[in-house]
Amino acid sequence: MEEKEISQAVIGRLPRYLRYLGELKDEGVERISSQELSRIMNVTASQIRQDFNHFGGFGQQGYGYNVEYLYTEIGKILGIDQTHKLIIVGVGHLGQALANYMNFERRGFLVRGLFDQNPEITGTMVRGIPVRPMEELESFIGENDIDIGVLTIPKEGAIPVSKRLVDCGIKAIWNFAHVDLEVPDGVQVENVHLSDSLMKLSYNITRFEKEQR
Amino acid sequence: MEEKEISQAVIGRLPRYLRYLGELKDEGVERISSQELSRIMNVTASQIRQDFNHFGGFGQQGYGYNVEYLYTEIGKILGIDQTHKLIIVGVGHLGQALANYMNFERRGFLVRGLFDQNPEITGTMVRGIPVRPMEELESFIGENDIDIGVLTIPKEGAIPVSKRLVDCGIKAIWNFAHVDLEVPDGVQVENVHLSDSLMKLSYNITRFEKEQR
DNA sequence: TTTTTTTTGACATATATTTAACAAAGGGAT
DNA sequence: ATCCCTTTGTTAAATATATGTCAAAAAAAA
Repeated sequence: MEEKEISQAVIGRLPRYLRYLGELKDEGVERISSQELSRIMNVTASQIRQDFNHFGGFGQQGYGYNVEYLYTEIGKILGIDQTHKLIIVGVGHLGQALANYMNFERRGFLVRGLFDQNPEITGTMVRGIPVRPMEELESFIGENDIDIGVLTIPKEGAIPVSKRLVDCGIKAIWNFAHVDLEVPDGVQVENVHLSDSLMKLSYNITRFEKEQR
Repeated sequence: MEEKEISQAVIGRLPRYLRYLGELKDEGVERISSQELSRIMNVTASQIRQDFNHFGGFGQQGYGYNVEYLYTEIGKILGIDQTHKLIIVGVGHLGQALANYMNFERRGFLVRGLFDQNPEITGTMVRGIPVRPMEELESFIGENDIDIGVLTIPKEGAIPVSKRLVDCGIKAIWNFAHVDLEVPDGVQVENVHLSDSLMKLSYNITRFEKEQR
């Protein structure tokens, strides 16, 4: 079905489609046209049709798209029809926030292990999951078939830990540390650089104020 | 100096430039050419020159760019030469994580107030800042000249709270709730949709595995 | 000094992304 | 059944973004 390379621009929009389709589904809406969805989501109908068409004909002329079917298919494309096992490295506030965020579990992202360097934290429990010392990282990943490593540690430790994760054969790293990781091809990295995001906000505040003057 | 509209694509790259320039500055590097920076940052030299040039000639032919000057100027463009006062609405794990993240303070983002609905949390302190009840939101913003509201509450409450923030004349909202906010023109919104980010990661894992086969 | 080398800024080209337009498919009404 | 209306999938055009090239400016070397 899907053959040609899909641009990251399109992929980046899929989760938002999924969210709106999920809401429509919950409201009991059976079908929707690109035009109506475009009105709800504030994007062009043309873009919606083009995006959906990358993955094969989900729609039907004169009818529109079946909400449930479309929801399922986009979920499959995003790979959330399968479960992903993850560990969180760095059980500070952010690590704990993520460990406690149940919505990930609903999407099939299962928190299987927590790791921290600090001996005062190791041994404690977070949402029923014990915090393990860093020494156990390699053995735990090997024994528990972990796909994703979540890095919520300060930037200083991020690169060495990412190397350890890569050496264990981890498939992906969700990186909250404020550095760029270097990983071999085939290991996926998704960065969440919160301060970058905040600076963009700051830029837009300043820009708007300048425009006013 | 800066007149024409700068694309968000360029703006999105500025924080990363700032990060690398800051590191170079700390290492005592005085000047750098687009070519060398391109090697370090893994982008084309052409893009770097084009980006920097949007904001006026920072560089000098035959010499390159002065690291310190460039760092300062990009900081100014991003508006981090000024301080921003912010409040965090929703003192769950994520709200606390952000409240405790000192690096924002170093960039001039000052956490001035914390708010929560839950009476068990209000009255407690987080990093020396008292958690206030939601009823005090309007008066606090008015009296403390708050620029940015950080929304770290579940999606259900996000839209009504965003309306209250907008009515108080807030300039910007940093939105961690998993909904799209509707705000009037002139109020800046920056979304951090963590589950979207995780789904992109999931897509790339799946895509790579399909490619291998 | 003069020459050579480096390196920017600008422009031209290539690529990517978004939007517009429309024929053809199919639903729904008569 | 037939016609009309809706709506897709697709192709074309427009826009945006990224890359390549090079003259000219300035530094460094001779």
